[in-house]
Amino acid sequence: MNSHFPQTIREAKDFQKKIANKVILEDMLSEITTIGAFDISYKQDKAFAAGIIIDNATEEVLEEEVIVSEIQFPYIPTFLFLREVPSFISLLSKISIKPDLVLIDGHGIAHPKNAGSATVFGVLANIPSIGVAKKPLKFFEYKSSEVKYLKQVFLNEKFVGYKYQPNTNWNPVFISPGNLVSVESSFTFIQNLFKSRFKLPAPLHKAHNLATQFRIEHLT
DNA sequence: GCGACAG
DNA sequence: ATCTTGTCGC
Repeated sequence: MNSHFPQTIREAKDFQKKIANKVILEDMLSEITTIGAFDISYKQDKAFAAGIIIDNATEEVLEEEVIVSEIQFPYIPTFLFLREVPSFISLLSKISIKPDLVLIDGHGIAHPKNAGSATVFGVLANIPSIGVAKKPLKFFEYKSSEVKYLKQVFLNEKFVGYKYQPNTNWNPVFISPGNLVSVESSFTFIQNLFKSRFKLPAPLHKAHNLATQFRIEHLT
């Protein structure tokens, strides 16, 4: 972690602004061989973070890491990154494989300051990232696309991501670039990772399960 | 006091 | 996110 991660909301606002200015919404990856996914489960004052690396072709799990830490910030809407990103950075450093793309449970640029968790992480780690969230932020506006189950998400007149509902049995998910990925690719790169049996892309689903399992075992 | 927005 | 029983449905 670098030396000036924000410690107050005031600092966080300024930090998000700087992060947003560093985002690159262009595809900088030639081929997606490995995909990483990170998620966190909470219990009282502890955060149980899990990271997983998956082979994009075989879906094989190549590496797993977990890390427990003290919660440093309460959950405040639009400032989720304060709670989660430090753990993600730590996980990435513990993992030996550098993934081509990282999936984060939360928003990327689909955020009032264009700096959600996936974006802050992607910029700090300088790695391609995509945010996938289960709920929208209230500021979103939507425009239908040519595909029924896909709507474009707009924020301040800007196209920032997608609302995706492939299956009417599941609630929609909200996809947006974190960093080093175009808005269009934030969807196309991960479309094949949505399995009918899971609500989230398979790697994120696994990371979520790993974090939950880690939390439960830690309590024992 | 009002209003409410990822995890 | 977590706290939580039974119940509906594939």
